[in-house]
Amino acid sequence: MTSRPRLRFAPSPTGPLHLGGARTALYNWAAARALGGDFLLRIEDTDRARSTDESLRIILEGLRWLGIHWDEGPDVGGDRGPYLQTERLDIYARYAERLIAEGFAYECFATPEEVDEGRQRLQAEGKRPMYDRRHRDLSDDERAALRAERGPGSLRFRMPLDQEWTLPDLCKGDVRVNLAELDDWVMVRPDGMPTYNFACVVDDLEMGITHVVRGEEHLMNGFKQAVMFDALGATAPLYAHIPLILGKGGKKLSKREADVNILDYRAKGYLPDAVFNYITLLGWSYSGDQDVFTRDEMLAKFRIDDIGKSGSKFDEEKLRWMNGDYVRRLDRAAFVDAGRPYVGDALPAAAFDEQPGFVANVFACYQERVELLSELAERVGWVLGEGVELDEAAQKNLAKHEDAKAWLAGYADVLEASGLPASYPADRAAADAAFALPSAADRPGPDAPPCDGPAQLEASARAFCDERGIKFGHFVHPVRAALTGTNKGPGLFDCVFLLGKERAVARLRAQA
RNA sequence: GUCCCGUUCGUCUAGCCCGGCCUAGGACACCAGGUUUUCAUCCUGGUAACAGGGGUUCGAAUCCCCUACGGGAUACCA
Repeated sequence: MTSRPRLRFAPSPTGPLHLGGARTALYNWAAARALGGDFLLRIEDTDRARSTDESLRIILEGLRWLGIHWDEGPDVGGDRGPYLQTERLDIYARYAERLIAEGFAYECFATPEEVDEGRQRLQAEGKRPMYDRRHRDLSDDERAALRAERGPGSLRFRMPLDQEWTLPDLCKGDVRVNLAELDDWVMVRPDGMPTYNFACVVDDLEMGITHVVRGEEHLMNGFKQAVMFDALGATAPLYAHIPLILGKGGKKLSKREADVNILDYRAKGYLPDAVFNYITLLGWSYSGDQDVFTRDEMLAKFRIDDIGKSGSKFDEEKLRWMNGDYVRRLDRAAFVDAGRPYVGDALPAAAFDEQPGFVANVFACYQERVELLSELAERVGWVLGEGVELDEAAQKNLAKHEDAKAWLAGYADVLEASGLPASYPADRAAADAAFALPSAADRPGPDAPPCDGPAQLEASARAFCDERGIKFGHFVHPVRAALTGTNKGPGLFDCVFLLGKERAVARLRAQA
């Protein structure tokens, strides 16, 4: 048992990668990395009717977005491929033959109706409804006759009858079941296509899988698979059947409560690291008092058997908070890069390339004000454009003091005479380089400023107020309203600075 | 119905394996203050939980049993 740890994520491409699948992949990946082993991706596409290339594409993209990388898989290859089950049919056929020859599998010719009828009879007797094993002990002659009459049957696994089996589960502990409770399950369909349990065992064996983390809906499959490993004279991997992710009501996640596709979170403005961190926490904890951690920190502590035993509910509010936290920690350049795809028309693409300093200053003012990157688009819009429309709160602030309009007119004159930098798209490179927003009182300005910065602007505004006997606290609100159209946002003089002289003066006069 | 798993603040959880350090800790949310020209950030404080019942023990969130509730499985789906 000194074999190298090998784990896998084995999605079936019948839909997008959802939250639960992403978490399963994440735990397998983390365990592989923490154990210093390999992580591979295998595609379980034996359900041909429901598998699509599009789903496969989306799943891979979702995993990549989360930063989960695999060492072997359908796209990157590897020594134990192919990694698509439909390309491994000959391997399954070989195993099927062997299992038949050794008496572990038998052909069953029962029609679906017959199987169902047997199930109902069992249920009526108060027993577990399952295949009634009617063709389990047919003689060779009987089998030949049925095959001649009905064509090829399905291949079933001959489960040991009336035998207790203990499955050591890394998450749940030892689970004990009488194998008589389990079906003689179908391994191969009449058309030759293997079913999940069979292909899974063959692949886990052939690919040298040592640990399997998967949803607890597979717990009973764990028994079926372990028994087959035993029949093959092999040791089953260590299983960890982890609880499902639930919705608010404790039921399965509904589409209302969570997005079905992990990539929808990207579209909504979440950072992959935040989503990664959050879903890791759904069933595992880093420590008693820290829930934000890096991947390296996680890998240093991650252990499969520390995954919780009870189901957890998805709470997007906490995810949002965590995303805000990650956004705030980004350095300025990373924040601009991350946010760029989300600003839409609020800032022209040219601005990013031609006046990165200006864009960085605009972004910087919002870094601690957004939780989702997608909020950027509407928040930042006021910085450019000919004018702004005042929202309700802004209109109120403007109307609060009867002298407000006079203040705006007067202040417009002050700004016009000031050393305020020009409005974008004029070249503001020197100004934006000199003053890194958001401005802070405890940060001194440059020694030889090329223009007025927020601090000078504030000083001149205060002087203007003193001169006219205006309370500064009263002055600030109508000015903000006229300039930005809202009553919230970055520091007022950061706003003035970003707006630049022409735009600031024009907006003040428009409301005066 | 049958089999299996689970149950600590509203939510995610720490503690449980190896009983006493638990007057049960942290985080989100919420409430109240503070900082601030607004908003946000940030800081301080607060509300709030061991599902219920029996044991075992000097002592139980921690061990055992029962009940209730929740979830999963019961497919030629994975």
